[in-house]
Amino acid sequence: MLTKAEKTKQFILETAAPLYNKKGISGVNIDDVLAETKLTKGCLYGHFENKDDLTVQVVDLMLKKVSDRVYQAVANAKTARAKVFAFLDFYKDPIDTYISGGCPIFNTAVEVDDNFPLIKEKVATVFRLGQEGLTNILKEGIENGEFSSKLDPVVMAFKLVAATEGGIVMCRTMNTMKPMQSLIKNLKAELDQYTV
Amino acid sequence: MLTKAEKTKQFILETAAPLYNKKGISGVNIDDVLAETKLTKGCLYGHFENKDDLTVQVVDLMLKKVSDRVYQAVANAKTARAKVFAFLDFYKDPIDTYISGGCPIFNTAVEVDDNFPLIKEKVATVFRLGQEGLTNILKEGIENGEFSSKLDPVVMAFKLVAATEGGIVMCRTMNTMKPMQSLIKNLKAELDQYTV
DNA sequence: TCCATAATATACTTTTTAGTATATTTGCAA
DNA sequence: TTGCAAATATACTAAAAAGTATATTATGGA
Repeated sequence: MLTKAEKTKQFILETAAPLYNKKGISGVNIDDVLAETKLTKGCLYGHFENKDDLTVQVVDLMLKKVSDRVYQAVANAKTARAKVFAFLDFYKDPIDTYISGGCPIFNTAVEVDDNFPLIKEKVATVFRLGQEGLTNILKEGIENGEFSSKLDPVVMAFKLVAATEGGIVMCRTMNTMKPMQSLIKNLKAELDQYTV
Repeated sequence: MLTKAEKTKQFILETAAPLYNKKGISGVNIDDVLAETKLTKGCLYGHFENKDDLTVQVVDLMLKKVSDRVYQAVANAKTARAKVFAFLDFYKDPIDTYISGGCPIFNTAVEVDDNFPLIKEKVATVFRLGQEGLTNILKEGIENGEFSSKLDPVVMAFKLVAATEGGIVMCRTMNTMKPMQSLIKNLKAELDQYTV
């Protein structure tokens, strides 16, 4: 069982996450977090050394939560094709996202690439693991005869993630989810060109 | 001829642009800009009302500069195919970008979608015009027989931009331009499937 | 049920950042 | 070349944000 302190800390992290996802690391300030959690400075600084500490832990949580969720959605599917489709369907609605504010992996990636080397490395690892995971699914699909060997798993994995993430941002900015749905349909059709 | 003041203002905007592109709107502060330009507060506030004013003008400049450059690169190409290829080649090297720090359109899109409605609308317009432009190029390609009518210009235009922009971010985070090159090659090959 | 300590709240200080008032310098028209 | 307005610099104030010292309240084990 979690102690009161552990529960409070978790609550702060969970409450701060969407704030960070929407406003960005540099855009969030402690008072925002206090207002949202309705806690006080004494309490917050009892659980975190300083803002950097909070930031890192919030980002860690966000990256973990989304990764887990995606992984889970993919793992539930049986065939390689179904797994890839499950991945594509994850951000079907780019406006109303799992953690509100878009994809935290991507949002973080954009913000940290020039100024937060430590966090940048974490996001890079998430990208690498994601790429590896998708690539392996595609490879397995080729091995077990679902996909043609003409499919380049590494390139396709990169393309699927890049297109999806890019599509999310564009849709959010233009305030429409339609292009995302067409994109997903298109990417599925592209994959099915390799179905044997 | 530009007056001294006009030259100074332009210089501030041009100098601040890469700063904004790297640190983001919330990450930049006036002192950063002063340090980079080696000017003083009195001077800066002589040209801009406040930070918001500076921000909006810097973002405007960045959006205009990249759009112009892309448009120019595309316009130089003769055929529809060559035009699309020119677009794809624009971010061939995602590490060393035209304005340092990645694609300012995309960087801005990610930062502003939840907190800067005014700027968000500007970026949305850039996206819409870009989509429209690419779509029209593809349509013309179909009309003049370069591409098969099986190609859906709207979806393809969205896919090309989404994949490219997503790829840029991923490559920057992972510190490698290789996947981008493979992606571009792949997208070109995909297009050429529709070449008649 | 009581008390020691953990958890949280309050009320501050410090630091950082934005913004301004005024002084100084520069460029250009008379 | 001079003098005046535009441009820039200096030195400040104001506001916002981070961080801390201390008081208060809650929790769980003796």
